[in-house]
Amino acid sequence: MSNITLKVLAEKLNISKTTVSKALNGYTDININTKKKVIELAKSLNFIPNSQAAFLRTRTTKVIGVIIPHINHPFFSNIVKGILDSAEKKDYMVIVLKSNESYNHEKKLIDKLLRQNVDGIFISLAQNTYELDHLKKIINSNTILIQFDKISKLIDSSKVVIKDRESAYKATEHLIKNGCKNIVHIRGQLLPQISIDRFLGYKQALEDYGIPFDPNKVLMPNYLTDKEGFEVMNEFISKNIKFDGIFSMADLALIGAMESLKNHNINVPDDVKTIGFGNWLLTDKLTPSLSTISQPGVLMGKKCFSLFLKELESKNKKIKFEFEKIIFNTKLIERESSTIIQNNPS
Amino acid sequence: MSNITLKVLAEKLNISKTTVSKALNGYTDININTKKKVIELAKSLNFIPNSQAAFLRTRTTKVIGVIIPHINHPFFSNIVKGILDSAEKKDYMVIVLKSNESYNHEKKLIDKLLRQNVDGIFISLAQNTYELDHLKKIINSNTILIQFDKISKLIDSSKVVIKDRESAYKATEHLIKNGCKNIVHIRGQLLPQISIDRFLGYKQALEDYGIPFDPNKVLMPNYLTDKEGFEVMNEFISKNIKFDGIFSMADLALIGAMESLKNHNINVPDDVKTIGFGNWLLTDKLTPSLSTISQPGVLMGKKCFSLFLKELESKNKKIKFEFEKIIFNTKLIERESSTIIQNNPS
DNA sequence: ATTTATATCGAAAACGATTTCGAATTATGA
DNA sequence: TCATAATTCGAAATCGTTTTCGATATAAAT
Repeated sequence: MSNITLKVLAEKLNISKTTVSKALNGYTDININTKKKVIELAKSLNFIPNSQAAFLRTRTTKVIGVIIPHINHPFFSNIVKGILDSAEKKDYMVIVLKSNESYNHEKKLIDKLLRQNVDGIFISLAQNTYELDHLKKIINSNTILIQFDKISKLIDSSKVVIKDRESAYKATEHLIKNGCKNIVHIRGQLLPQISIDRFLGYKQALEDYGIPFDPNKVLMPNYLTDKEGFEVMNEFISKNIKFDGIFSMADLALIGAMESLKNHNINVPDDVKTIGFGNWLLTDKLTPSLSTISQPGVLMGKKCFSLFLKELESKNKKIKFEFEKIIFNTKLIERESSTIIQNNPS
Repeated sequence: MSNITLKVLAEKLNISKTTVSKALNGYTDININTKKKVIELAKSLNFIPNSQAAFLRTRTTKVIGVIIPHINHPFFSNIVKGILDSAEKKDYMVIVLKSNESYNHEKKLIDKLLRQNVDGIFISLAQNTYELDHLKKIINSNTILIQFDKISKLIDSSKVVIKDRESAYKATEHLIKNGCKNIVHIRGQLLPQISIDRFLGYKQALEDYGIPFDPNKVLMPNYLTDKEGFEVMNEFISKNIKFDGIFSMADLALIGAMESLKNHNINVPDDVKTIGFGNWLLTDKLTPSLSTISQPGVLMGKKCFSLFLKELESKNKKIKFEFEKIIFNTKLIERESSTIIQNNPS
């Protein structure tokens, strides 16, 4: 079970491990024949170079870390897919971590990643992250930081986001144009920039179309799950406030809310039109199918990685690097849940 | 930007790095006061121990690798969630890789993980994996191998699976008991053990209930996606073979197939009853809601990790270890798509 | 006072690669 | 023939830990 190392190869070939190393790593000051012999022997003995030992000199691990609030969530799955797609092409591996939407957890995860000497950290912040020293620590340790989705404006790094405000505006406007005058908004918690921006988009649309803003119509579940959406809508309905539309900043919460509507015999889209956000898996197959805003998760993941590479390269070349903020467009997907024209089967 | 190392701490305290290391790692032959001083200084200078350097001696990375066919797939997301839940409690990190259902890719990924010196590799095989030397390589390199979901019977390791055959039997039996006599089976590709087992369960149920097996009623899409399910069902319908039930080994393929039924004005469950497998996200919210077999993904992931730990511990204690095969039960979830009693709103 | 036990520390040898810098050999040019 | 250039190699330092095995110094026991 003795491991094959450079030393072993060197002894078998009666050359130095320096030469073996060079032969294996594309150095030019090696005779073509010795190079062949080394490569051949390495293959036949199934030599696996020890990346930890290599790190000690090279200072790169070819590993990156990704922190997301949840793993079993279609949007984040797509982000991770995009990152993995790009990473594997460049021979990087990816450590995936989930914060469970907890700031405290998030902090610990970053410490772990730094101890692991990853080359970069990609992060979408937890919803209760209120303090940013842990992100500064990443930067101070000279590790590349990429923020995506739930970012902080206060930390300077490359960023990948979508047009949250405009998208929410589009969604709200869509409901208004389809006749809604009393639109409920299911929003996220107070801290994340995306819940702020989406809320602001909603508010702006109301204002632009002369609809008074009513804080009573803004619902804020603890988490954007179907269960919480259901409960928050039940509670809202019990208040007997008139409404004819719902814009939710997340599909899943909307699906829960629509369960509640169904229980109260409120028909979608006849009585209330709805639109969500995220284009969650299978929302196109529901009855009614869900209108929603789709965001290009896979592309966003890929962009994160290419920004990382770019920064890494200029770091290696010691060129000054300008952070980029990539803002992706979203698509409004009109489906049954917000449609006006209803078939009227007599 | 000079890094804080043991040496730096040692010099600042005028002691040796041996002592510093011991103080930080719970050795008992250290004076309580020097220990305190070391820990304090380490904290104040934000000392981050270099895990790569440590590995060179300890031979453990506290990193494991997980290989799954796809990342944005609810079942695998749940598996990964389970693994991450357990791993973080034991201070392990997880490198997640996807094979894209490709054997060739799978081989390369294993090489990468071995080069990374992960402590364990958890894998669900690609659907076209026909050869197993890459798994043997894991074992030979003294890395712990855990197989789950799509496993190979021929490789000796701990395994985590579900009762595939019995579950398929249950599903088929359920359709039969609800009146189906001509049941179509949407199966997976030929190699994976789970598609074999589920197919056998289907066949056995037919036999036990005196229903002749008809190979024409077995459909095999290239991949178990909704698109492929749709196409394979379109083709089947064009053959005009009578059928009144579908058992699909994957929900998503069934959802595609039901799209096709809808297009041909075939009603579910009145004309054809259907049942899937996997309890895919939101299948409970579809119309009709999908009957299916649910598998405990998160639990399976957790079990994978605990088996890994168990094996690791006996390896450290040099105790002989007996591989375990954990077989989880599934639950038949009856929903509208397979139900008999229909409301008859006159 | 001498021996023995206990507490506390450190020198030095790994671990396995990368990389610098010079040495040795051979080829080329004047 | 001698100087110079090109080719090919290797010794040794380095990266930052862990761990073994003594070495002291102090306390306890005889």
